[in-house]
Amino acid sequence: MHRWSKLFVPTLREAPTDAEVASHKFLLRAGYIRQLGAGIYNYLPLGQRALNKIIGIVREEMDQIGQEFFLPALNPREAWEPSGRWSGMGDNMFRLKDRKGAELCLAMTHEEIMTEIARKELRSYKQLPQIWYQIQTKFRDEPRPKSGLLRVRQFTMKDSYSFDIDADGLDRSFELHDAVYRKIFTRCGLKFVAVDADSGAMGGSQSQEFMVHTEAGEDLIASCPTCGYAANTEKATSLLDAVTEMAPTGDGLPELVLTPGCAAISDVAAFFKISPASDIKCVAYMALKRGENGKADTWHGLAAFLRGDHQVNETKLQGAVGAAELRTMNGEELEQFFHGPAGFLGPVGLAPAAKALTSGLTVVVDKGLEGRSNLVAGANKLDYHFRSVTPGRDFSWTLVADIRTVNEGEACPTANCTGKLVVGKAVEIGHIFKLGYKYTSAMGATVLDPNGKEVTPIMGSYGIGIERILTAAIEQSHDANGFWLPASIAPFQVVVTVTNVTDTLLRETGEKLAADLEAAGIDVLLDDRDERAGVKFKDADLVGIPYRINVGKKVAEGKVELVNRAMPGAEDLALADVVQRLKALV
RNA sequence: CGGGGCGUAGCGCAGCCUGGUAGCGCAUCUGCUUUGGGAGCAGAGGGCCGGGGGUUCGAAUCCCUCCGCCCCGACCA
Repeated sequence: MHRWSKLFVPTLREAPTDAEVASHKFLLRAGYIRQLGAGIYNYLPLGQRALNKIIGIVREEMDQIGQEFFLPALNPREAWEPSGRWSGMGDNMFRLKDRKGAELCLAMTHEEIMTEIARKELRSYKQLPQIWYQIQTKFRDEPRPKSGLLRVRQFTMKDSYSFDIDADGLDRSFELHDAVYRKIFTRCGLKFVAVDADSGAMGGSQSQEFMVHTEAGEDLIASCPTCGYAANTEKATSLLDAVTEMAPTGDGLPELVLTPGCAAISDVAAFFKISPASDIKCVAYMALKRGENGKADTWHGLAAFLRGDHQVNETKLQGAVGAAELRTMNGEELEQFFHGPAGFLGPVGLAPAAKALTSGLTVVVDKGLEGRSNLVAGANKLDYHFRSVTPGRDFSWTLVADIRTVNEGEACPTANCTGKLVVGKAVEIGHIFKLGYKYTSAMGATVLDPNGKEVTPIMGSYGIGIERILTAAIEQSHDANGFWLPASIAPFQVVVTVTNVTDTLLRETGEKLAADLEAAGIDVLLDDRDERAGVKFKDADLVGIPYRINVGKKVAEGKVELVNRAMPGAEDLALADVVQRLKALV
């Protein structure tokens, strides 16, 4: 039996000032974790028990569709070369050398290793599909670890990889994961949503994230309460209301206007007495194009034009032009591409590149500017703007694309839906992703199809952040005194608090009750410490155990108290009914 | 990597400006009392004041430098 008096549970009355978000504070205060370095944590017994419960659920469900592997965290450079990610991962990968000077890394993920196994071992379409998974520590040298266990440099991830003979097979593997993920997160007691996500520079086709709404989250998701549409704002779209204000002036050709000091959108709008929606915003970037076939990477000028009241969405922009990386232009580059200063940049007079990221300036125009006329735009000249600028007539572009970030209150993009989008913060707990042929093709994995022809298997990749399930659960359920976890992932399901262990009757009643609960298969912790009742109650409220039995004075009447941590108050319960009642609850 | 902040006992902090024997609360240990919401009294232990260098008779305090940590941003298959 687990006794609090023997457990190592170093609770803190006060949280270290470093902790900002609720889950971080409580994980420290409840003695679940201790920090070793930036983004590196020790997991203490209570934390480890909770994580093991989560891992247990994940493993049980994943075994329904796949097979578990255990792969090295220490990977030789050669394993990461064929996919191009030895260099592609850049500074995010931890790298080291062995005594002979050979280069190694700590694995951030295992696409290469799994694909290498597939390449060597899979021969025939008859062996497909395969779903291979692992629950292991992964390493990422995050530029900025933060928020306790939310963004760290070493963490536990369930990763799985599917290999299918064709796209239909991949669809099935993807659907299997979608269904299993929903089961896992439901069993972990999380309120989650599945959202469309950007498939990123990895070149996948479909991507879905599982998110938990919380202020501590780093992602923004847009959702429609009416039809259920939900997407990461990196990907989300919306319908725009027509801009109804009068065209600024006339219908003539662009007219140069002196606008002293009007560098910000708000200045320009005020100067011309227009809404920012009728001004054209310009954001200037340098975009990195990865060199193919061993060619060197190259940087190209990139101008994004959109409505003054819109924000550029760099993920979408990057996707639209196929850039590996974006950074904003410096003054010298602005002069080179625009011949004008920041604050007065505009599209008139530019010579757009014929194709994205070729020589010259790539000009991308947001869809929100389509069909507009008589707008205001910078003149690429200090203290001057043009008015009466009409896209298409007065300037051209390399391409038109959706490159803006949606805002709360805009119309839902779903056909015939009249809902308005709401935008909220969320933390990503899982991601399922159709990878395609990137790795199998780069690494030369093939199998023979029924016609004896070599074909390249198609892959999917699917992750779950184990620690993030714990942190999301805490973010979801806490108050001033502590938190409570769902019984399925709590380190213990119930704590039996003996209010006074110097009272023989109470102590023996508690012992027997805890033994009975354990015999009934309930995960019980007996608080047998020689502490005052108040101390034990405070600790019990803090550490995340969902139910508590107070063994106190009422034992004389054959009664104890049942406390449901999620609710206020306590309920008297006959001693004889405790086991049955708790079995029903957990 | 840019901006900001912090590093003094296990935790939370004061002291630094204006240099002169390192303090407070909580926690810990001992004893007595107490025992249903972080008890009371009495006593005790615990510090390379983040590291290195410099100024000074003398540095937690002033100067230089390095390191670590937190927050905002950038970044985040």
